[in-house]
Amino acid sequence: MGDTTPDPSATVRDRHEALHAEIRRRICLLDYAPGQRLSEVALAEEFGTSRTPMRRVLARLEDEGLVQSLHGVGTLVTDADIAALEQEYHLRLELTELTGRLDPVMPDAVFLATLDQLIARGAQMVRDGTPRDFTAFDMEVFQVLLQLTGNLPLRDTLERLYYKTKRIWLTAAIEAQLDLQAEFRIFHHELEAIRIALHSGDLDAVAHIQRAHISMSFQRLRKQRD
Amino acid sequence: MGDTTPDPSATVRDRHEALHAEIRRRICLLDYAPGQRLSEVALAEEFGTSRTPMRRVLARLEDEGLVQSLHGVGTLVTDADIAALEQEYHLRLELTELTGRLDPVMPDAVFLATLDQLIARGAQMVRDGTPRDFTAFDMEVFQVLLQLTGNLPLRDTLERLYYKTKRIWLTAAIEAQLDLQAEFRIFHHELEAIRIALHSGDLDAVAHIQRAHISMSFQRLRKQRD
DNA sequence: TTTGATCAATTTGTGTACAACGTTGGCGGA
DNA sequence: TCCGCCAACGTTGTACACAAATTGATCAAA
Repeated sequence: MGDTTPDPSATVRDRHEALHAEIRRRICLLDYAPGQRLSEVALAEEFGTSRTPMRRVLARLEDEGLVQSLHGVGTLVTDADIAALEQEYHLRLELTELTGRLDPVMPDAVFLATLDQLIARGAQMVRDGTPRDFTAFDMEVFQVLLQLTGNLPLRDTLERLYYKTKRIWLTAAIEAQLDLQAEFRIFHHELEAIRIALHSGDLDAVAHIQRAHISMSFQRLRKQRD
Repeated sequence: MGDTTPDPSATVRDRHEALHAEIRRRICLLDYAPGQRLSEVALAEEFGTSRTPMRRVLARLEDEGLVQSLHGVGTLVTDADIAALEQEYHLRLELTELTGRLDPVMPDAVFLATLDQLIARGAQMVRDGTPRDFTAFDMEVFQVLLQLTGNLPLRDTLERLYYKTKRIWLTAAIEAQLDLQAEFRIFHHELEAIRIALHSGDLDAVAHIQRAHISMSFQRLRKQRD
């Protein structure tokens, strides 16, 4: 089978985090599309464990709103709910702006270098990247930029909102036949703008740039839908 | 034993929610003090179930940061972490302000009547309420006022933050020998102010009043600590 | 043909035995 | 007396068997 090697040295909590991150990633990349049914036993077998720890992971994903377990039916990847998506986007906007005001963390040289490398990879991706590559890249950038705030509950909340909105955005973008190539280019421009703001040490500007792009991205999606 | 009667008509999810709310309530009321060890088997027996559903509840509480399970040790009610508390308070301030801007829900007559009754009960509590009564009352008011925003993820986030900060506040307030009677009176004043703002339909004002009081409450606590 | 009930198959939820792990107290030796 | 070892105990984590619930197929009757 597609046995994922379990690391025996990892602690229980590490294994839980790894499983949670991996399945969340698959959901976000649409490997598990909205509405798809996940099998507890299949997942457990794939990761070389039993149902119990896997159920622990799925329960957490259910609390986060990414899946929904129904007795006798299965564990379903939650589907798009436009009304909920709009609320999540609005809240994400405001929280993103807050990252510039609540415990901002001034980036060090290593951080700036990491981001520069990311942006370079992004330029390449604009040319020959698939939607899946693009989303994976987007996730990576998000995780890096999240480090710019030292407020942990803010980080957690933003992370939850990000994963809950991103995959629905991708689904809707494909469905509405949004010009993904154009979206890539806009994202790359955003990163360039963020780099400039970062090098001048203006974290509030970084936050507002992100806020503006999240807002515009959602507007484009809504306009295309109508 | 202290068998809590299980409702056979309730669905699985209802039972889970009930258990979660009850244990969270006990933690917030300091029935389970920070550092205290909870027994899975004891809780399971008390609520007339087995360890499995109880572990599902405790896992959720752990994800919410209210307890921490350690293999071979026990499930401990998380203790106060002043640095984390400060971050949570700051975020709570901003999110509380947001309730006035994100999907505000104009209260109907029933809501206003409910609140008036609450305020009346609050006046009585100022005279002869124990700290435990006061906290229970505070929780009730919080849940009611939360209905003033229609933004569900905002509600959820605020709820998490509220329960995570409130119990630590109570612990610290007792420890720092804060004048709880004075705190009761101030809270009652806050409610009067909120009523006025509500009757004039100014939800943004309601949000700012709450924000101001949360901020001042934390300031008083910090000043008393030093 | 349609409709209805019934049954088998599949899935999640629960209970329980056992493994893994950390703590604590006692015991022995220096 | 003090230190270190270790064994017994209690707790959480895992695995698995079974219960509960839903779905879909199948078949008989209208």
